[in-house]
Amino acid sequence: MGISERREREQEELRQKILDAASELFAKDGYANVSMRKIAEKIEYSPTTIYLYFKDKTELLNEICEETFSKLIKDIEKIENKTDEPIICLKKGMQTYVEFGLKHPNHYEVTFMNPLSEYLGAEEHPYEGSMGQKAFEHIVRQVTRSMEAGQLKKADIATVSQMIWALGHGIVSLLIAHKDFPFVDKDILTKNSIDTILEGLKP
Amino acid sequence: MGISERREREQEELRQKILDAASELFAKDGYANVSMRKIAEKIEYSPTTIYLYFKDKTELLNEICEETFSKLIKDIEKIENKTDEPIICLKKGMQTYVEFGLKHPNHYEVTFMNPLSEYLGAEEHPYEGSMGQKAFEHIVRQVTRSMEAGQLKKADIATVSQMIWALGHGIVSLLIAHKDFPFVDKDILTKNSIDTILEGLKP
DNA sequence: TCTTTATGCTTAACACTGTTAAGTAAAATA
DNA sequence: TATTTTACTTAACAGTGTTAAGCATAAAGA
Repeated sequence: MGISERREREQEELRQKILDAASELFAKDGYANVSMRKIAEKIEYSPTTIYLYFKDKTELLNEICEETFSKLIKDIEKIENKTDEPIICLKKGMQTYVEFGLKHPNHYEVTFMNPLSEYLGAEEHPYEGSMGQKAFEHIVRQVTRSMEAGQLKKADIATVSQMIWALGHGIVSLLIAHKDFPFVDKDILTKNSIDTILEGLKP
Repeated sequence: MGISERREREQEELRQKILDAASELFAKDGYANVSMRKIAEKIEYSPTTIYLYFKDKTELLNEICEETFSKLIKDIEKIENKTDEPIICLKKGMQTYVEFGLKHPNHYEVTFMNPLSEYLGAEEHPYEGSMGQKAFEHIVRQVTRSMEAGQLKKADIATVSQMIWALGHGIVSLLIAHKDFPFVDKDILTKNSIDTILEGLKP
């Protein structure tokens, strides 16, 4: 029977419509300035309809962020496939990470800058399987390869990976959060930072 | 006449009472979970009374954060006075920064992790004169001295300072925001990060 | 075809939030 | 003692996320 299939299709369409409307508002105004009522108005449904498709506001915007960050992972994987030397790959990966974060500041904020786990409970949006984890695993892989190739000195992989992530995250989040601060050119800051930390990690 | 002086004193007392109540709630529950009504209830005044002493919620909590971070600056200045070698001073300063941030996660969040400037308008809480600026200026000074002493290679001071800040901030904000992430020991991560970036900046 | 059940959405409401305008009792001044 | 000023409160506005209850319409069963 094609009826239930049609209904399923219609449901999926509305679900996507909600995601699209929310995504647009969210990218423009940020998490705090997007309300369920505004999303509802945009799609011309009542606010409560959204709750038939998403558990709550957090789940809705979290899904948007996950989708966005899956694009970052694709970008990084492209680099991985194109680049031979792992340390070059690591450099380019970091540069991509920073650029991506600055291009999607609201998504970055929700995914990486908010202590959501505190309020949400880690069970509902676990680190395991998230796009954040996948992105980090790429750092780990490139660090491992760089060490194996003798391009980085041998050290604890987790520590080195987290250190590199902290630097990249620090640049992105500072630039996002302090728009009035007199930062030097972001590309120069990024490039110098990456070069410096890798210099410090040389064999 | 002592009357107006007594009144001034009483005003100052209530103002401080508001600050203390807000500070306690804020340190415990974070910005989002502190409401004007809760603060009011704690001090046994009506919510609107707070607005006679503070322009709005942001100004109130911002004042608390500024006060807290002035303590960090004092700590850093102590180190500066005790330590001769500028690069050691820089190291200890960074370690202090990270420890301080982790000790006051909610204050750190409001001061450094929120893109408040976007919504508040930079005019009302300008970077100029803020505790954030003062803390950063200490980094700049130590970087300058380290370069002059030949302990760091000569490079653009602003770039190097911002790079160091980004790393410190990255560590603090990641640890605060991702409580469920399997970080390596925070002291090890901090120490290694500082050592590595300074290694990369050697002459 | 007619009745019943289920689906999909809406209206109304709750319990909050920050914030403002208007009002009130007490204190200080004249 | 009458007036003005001060310090505070009550009531309300406009908004938030979210839930419970209701209501048409579409599907399914008799």
